[in-house]
This record gives sequence, C-alpha cells and structure tokens, in this order.
Amino acid sequence: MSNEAIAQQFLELADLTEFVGDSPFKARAYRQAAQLLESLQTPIESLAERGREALAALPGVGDAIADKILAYLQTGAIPKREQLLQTVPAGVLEVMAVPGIGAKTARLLYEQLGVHDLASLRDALMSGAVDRLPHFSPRKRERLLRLVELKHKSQRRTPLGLALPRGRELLQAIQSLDGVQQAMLCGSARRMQEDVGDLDYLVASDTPQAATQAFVNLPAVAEVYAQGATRAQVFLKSGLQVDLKVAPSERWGAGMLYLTGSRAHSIRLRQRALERGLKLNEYGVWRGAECLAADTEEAVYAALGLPWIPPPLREDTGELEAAEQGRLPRLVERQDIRGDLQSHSHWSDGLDTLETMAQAADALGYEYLAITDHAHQFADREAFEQRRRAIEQLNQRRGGRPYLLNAIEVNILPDGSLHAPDWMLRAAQFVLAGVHEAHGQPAPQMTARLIRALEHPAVDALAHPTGRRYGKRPPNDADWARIFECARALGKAIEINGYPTRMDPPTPLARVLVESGAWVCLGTDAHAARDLGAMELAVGLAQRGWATPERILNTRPLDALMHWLAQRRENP
DNA sequence: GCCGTTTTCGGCCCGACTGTTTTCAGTCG
Repeated sequence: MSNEAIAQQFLELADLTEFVGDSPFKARAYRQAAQLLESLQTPIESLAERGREALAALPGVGDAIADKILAYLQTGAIPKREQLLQTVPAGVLEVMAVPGIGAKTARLLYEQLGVHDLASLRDALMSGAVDRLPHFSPRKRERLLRLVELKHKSQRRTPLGLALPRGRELLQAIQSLDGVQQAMLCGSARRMQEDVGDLDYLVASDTPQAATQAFVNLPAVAEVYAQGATRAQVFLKSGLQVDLKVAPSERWGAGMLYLTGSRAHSIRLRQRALERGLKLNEYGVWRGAECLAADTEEAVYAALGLPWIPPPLREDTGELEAAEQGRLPRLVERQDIRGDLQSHSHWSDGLDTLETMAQAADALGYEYLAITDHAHQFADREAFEQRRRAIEQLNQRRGGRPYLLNAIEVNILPDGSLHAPDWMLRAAQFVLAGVHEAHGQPAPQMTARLIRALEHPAVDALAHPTGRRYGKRPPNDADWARIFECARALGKAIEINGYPTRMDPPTPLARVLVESGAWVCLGTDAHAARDLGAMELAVGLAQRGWATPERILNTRPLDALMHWLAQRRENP
C-alpha cells in the first residue's frame, strides 16, 4: 500500500464530499492530506506504527484524518469514502474531471439527467438533453462535448522529458508573437516536476489583449477554454493544456512566483503575508494600496522576509522553514556536472559508436563519460577486450577529451547475484548494477536482493534503483531507507537516473536518498548521443531531492573520480 | 476537517474568466 494510493483515496473523498454538498473546507482538508501523503518521504505504514498521535502530528492531519489513515491501512479503504460510494456512483469522479464541470454541475447533471459517468455525459450532451437544464445553452453543450473528447485524449500527465522539449518549442512560438516582449515557461515544468499536467507561460506585453489573441490563434491550439484581458487557457491538438498569463514587466517577478507555484507553496506564502499584515497576489506584495515588491521573485520573497527559493523546492515540504532559518541547500546545477556516469554504445544496445558518444560528451563540456554497456551482451572475453582496446585507442587519439571509462552495467539477478563473469567485473573501471528482470518481488526479497548486490565488492553503484518506467511499470517496493543506508555504510553510490521514461528514484524517494548521506551518481542512461542531453532531467530530479554538489560523484573532476574508484578497489 | 502568543470557535489564499440568472455563482489555477 503506497502513499500514492492512499493519497488518491483522499482526493476521491474530497471530490465526493464536494459532490454531496458537504463543507468545502472538509474537501480542502482531504486534498491537503492527499498532498502531504504524496510528498511524505517515509511509507505511511511506518509512521502509523508509532501510533495515532504520530499521524495527527503531521501538519493538516487531525484526529479524523488520522483515523481514516489507520482504517485504510487496516482494511484497504477509507470507510467514509466507501459510505459515500453507496449513494454516489463512482463514475461522477470522471465527470468532475472534465474541465469546466465541478461538483455543482456534476450534481445537477446527475440529479436531473442521471449522468453517472463519462459515457452517459456524452450521451446527454449529444442528445441535447442538457439543454433543458438551468445554466445550460447549446453553445455550452458544444463546448463541453469538445472538452469531453479532449479530456479523453489526455488522461495522463506528460513526463517532464517530453513536456520540456514541447514546452520550449511552444515558448519560441510565443516569444515571436506580435506584442510579446518576453515569455517564460513556469509551472510544474519550471519546478522540474517529473510529470506535468499542463504548460504555464508568463508573458510580458504592453498590449495584453493582442498578445492573448495571438496566442489562441497559434496553429497548435485545438480549443480555447478561456480568454480574457490578461490570461488565456487552451488545449492543444495533443490534448495538452496550456495556460498563458500576461503581466506588465514591473510585475514580472510576482507573476513568475504565482505561475510557478506549487499551489501549496503559494498558499503558504500568502498566509505568511497575512501574518505580517501584508497581502500577496500575482501583482505583488501589498501593504494596503502600497506595493512593496513585484518586479523580481527575489524582491517578492525579500518583502516576505525570505531568501529566494529555487523552483524545484517549492512544494511546501519544508522549504519555507529552511529559508526562514537560512539553511536552504546550495542545489547542484547542471554546470557542476563534469561527466555522465551511465551511457551505452553500439557495443551493447546503444545506437552510436564510441566516437560519436565521445564527441557529443565533449560538446557538453564533459571531462569524462562512463560507457556502461550491458555486461551480458558481450559474447565472450575477446569481445569485451576489443571494446577495451577501442576505448583506450579513442582516449589516446582524443587526448582524453572526454576520458571514456571502460565501464559496465550488470544485471542483478533475482537472488541478488550478478550476471557477469568475475574477470569482467574486475576489469571494468566502473561497475553499475541494476535490476532488469523479476521486477515486483515482495519488498523483503527486493531489499535483500539489492543489498546483496551492493555488498558485492566489484559493484560501485546501483542503477535506476526502483526500476519504474513511465506508464509501464510502477516503482519496485523495498525498504529504501535501509538500502540507501547500506550504500552509505559501504561507501557506494546510488544513481539518480534522468532517462526520460525512468526518472528514478521518484521525487520523495530522491530526497530520502540525499538525506541518507550515500554517494549519488547522475546518469542519463543514454542509448544514443542525443540522449546525453537528459542530464538536465537527472539534475532536476536531484534538485527536487535537495541535493548539493558535495555528495554527487560526477561533480568531481576526473582525477578525484578515479581516486574514489581506486580507493574502493583497494578497500572493497 | 484543521488550527491557534490576537482564537478551543470562527475563521480558512486570491483573482480571472465564463455564462447568463441583470448581479453573481461556478470553476479553475
């Protein structure tokens, strides 16, 4: 039972609470609890073992929600949610997920027309039955019908690795629109969240009306959901939602802050403003009618008595307290990274030659690149020896710019042993071990398996620890705190993998990893030269885990990295 | 449902846009 699963239950409980017309503040409390559970760094079970008081001590969790969590852990369900589902069809949850349909409208549709899921909603819209409802018109019916179809298309959130290129492409288009002076991608993409639900743009313009009009006229736009004087919301043909907000340049910082979120972070900031007799909105920080700060984010934070907080930390998971106490981390940045510690060449399943990989790594300014071809894909000792010579020759020819490491990625078998001969494990300069089969073992087995692999003297680091693949495979279950502690004690590294469909370990766990004090290595898992650019995703994930450069292996210069590896080999 | 050196009761972030009910509720981010 994952924290995500129970968070989802609370979100549904919130929707159901609104649907039946109970206090909207209850619904908000449930949503806050869901957000808290998602961001929690420890499994809720282990917290619950310390009793009801430990749960009720969490911010936003009181006796009632603590009881609901306990009941969920015992029975697999929240009784209140089950009780509401006795009277409310579960399908109304998907009806409420259609843009523009909230609790009141969903309830009206249900009571008057028996709309109980997406299919019956579509029927009611197509037949025109909705026209006799109050507040409905043929125009609204057509609009809703289009939104239902779009909603159908874009059920899933978009992985950051796909959203960022699309977002940047669209940013260019927005920047070149008439009347747009400046534009910026904000929202969850700026916070480097692993998946994004929409793209948010802030635009500076002296002619906001013209700018929003030009925006909704972009060829990629399929449906204009809202368009006003200072903002517009559209859906692209792909189903992706895009929000645009226009701000005068003197209010740019307040606009950025507002549009970047997260929602929870913004709410905390506004509460903080109120506590100081101030008001925070998207136009600035105000004392009465006097604007204290608005032009930069730094100024807005400063007016609230805080240093600037990096976007990846803005999740209300302790960053405000850290900022207040002057202990915000100096986050690792892309420029700190001197090499990539996972990549594949055509010697295993990569597409490109060593030469091409080296050139691409050089273009990124790297000092080194670990070529971690899959160990089991070498036919024999001679094949491995051939690659070693090829790497050596290339290093000589290129003068070590970048220096290629003769490395391997070795499969961790179900029992924790390694799928590679001893001579290869000894010969490789860097050994990355990862799970590629028998996913989904029970947690105790997976924990033992990974610890056994880490304890193997030849292993330097654990690759993509949870094995999750977007839309394909959930993270493996294991006692991660114990595994990370084991890596720390052994002086070994755990990878933060930036391959777009991996992004592993996921955010809350990335922070557990960083806090464990174990060494961390960043890798793109590139299977082609063009994939090496995913390092920004690995860095973003590390930032969301509050990582500083100190314990990240590949912030080290080559000689320090080689020293680290040599020491490990001398004292296995 | 949660929370508190202004409170254990009475509050709970703030504003834009839509549609249509001529003054505002619903929805969203």
